[in-house]
Amino acid sequence: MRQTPQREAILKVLQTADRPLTVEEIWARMEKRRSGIPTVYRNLERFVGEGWAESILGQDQIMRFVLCRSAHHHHHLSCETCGKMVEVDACGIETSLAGMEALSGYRITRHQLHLFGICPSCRAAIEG
Amino acid sequence: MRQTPQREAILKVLQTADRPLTVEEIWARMEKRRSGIPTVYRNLERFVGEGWAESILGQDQIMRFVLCRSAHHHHHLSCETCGKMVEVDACGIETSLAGMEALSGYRITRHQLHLFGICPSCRAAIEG
DNA sequence: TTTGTTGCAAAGGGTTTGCAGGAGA
DNA sequence: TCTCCTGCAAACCCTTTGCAACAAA
Repeated sequence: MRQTPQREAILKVLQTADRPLTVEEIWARMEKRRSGIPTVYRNLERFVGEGWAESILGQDQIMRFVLCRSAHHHHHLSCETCGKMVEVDACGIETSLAGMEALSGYRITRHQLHLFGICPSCRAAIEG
Repeated sequence: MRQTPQREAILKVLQTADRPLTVEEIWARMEKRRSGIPTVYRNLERFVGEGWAESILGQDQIMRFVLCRSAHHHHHLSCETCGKMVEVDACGIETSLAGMEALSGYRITRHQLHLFGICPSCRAAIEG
């Protein structure tokens, strides 16, 4: 894959983000906006394909992207107030899978877990 | 809420579906297609608001709808081959939440879990 | 009769595609 | 030079909205 200023800029934006960003947000944060939106889409798709980034589709139907900071199995915990996201390592589901498989008859191959909550700084702001 | 033929038709389609359906699919299955697409959208939105139906947004960015067969906390297990969906009662996450909250500092308020696997009939077809 | 619903058409808005020009290696 | 990449514009397509006609109660 060729190194281009656009790709560098996109990766730089993702590296400094503390939450999943929409394509528009990424584009807006690129220095001098030196890229067209389609380029952002195409490169993000590429990054996801290469396993460097991850796409998250929320209930608002807008795609958001984050860098994969860890390659192993993990989940996301997002703040419902500011959107800040952290990764959670263990989800503890593994222990329940066997029971679910027995009850349903399905062979479970993968799962997606999204956790929502309120981050420490928003809690401080809300709770005073 | 008024009773209309369109609403009856939509509910009837959802009642006989064994997997989440897109708006187009619901519309196509309505008898004599006696409704406009916007009506389907509006009523599904209403049903979700009333707690009768649930919307699921998959990675293909298309909204799908299912009736809520159970009011209590549950999750969905979808077949990756045919899309057939069942509900799973216990997810076993509750036991992990305290640890996650301690590690992250977040107060976790809710979670979404989607399980994927292969249903019994697809397994039979695949495994011969 | 009153008021919520529907249908049509058009608009919205995030995402994708075609293609010619441009830049990396 | 040879590809791959980018930018522009337009197309796509799912979804929403405006509004007049209609139907449930």
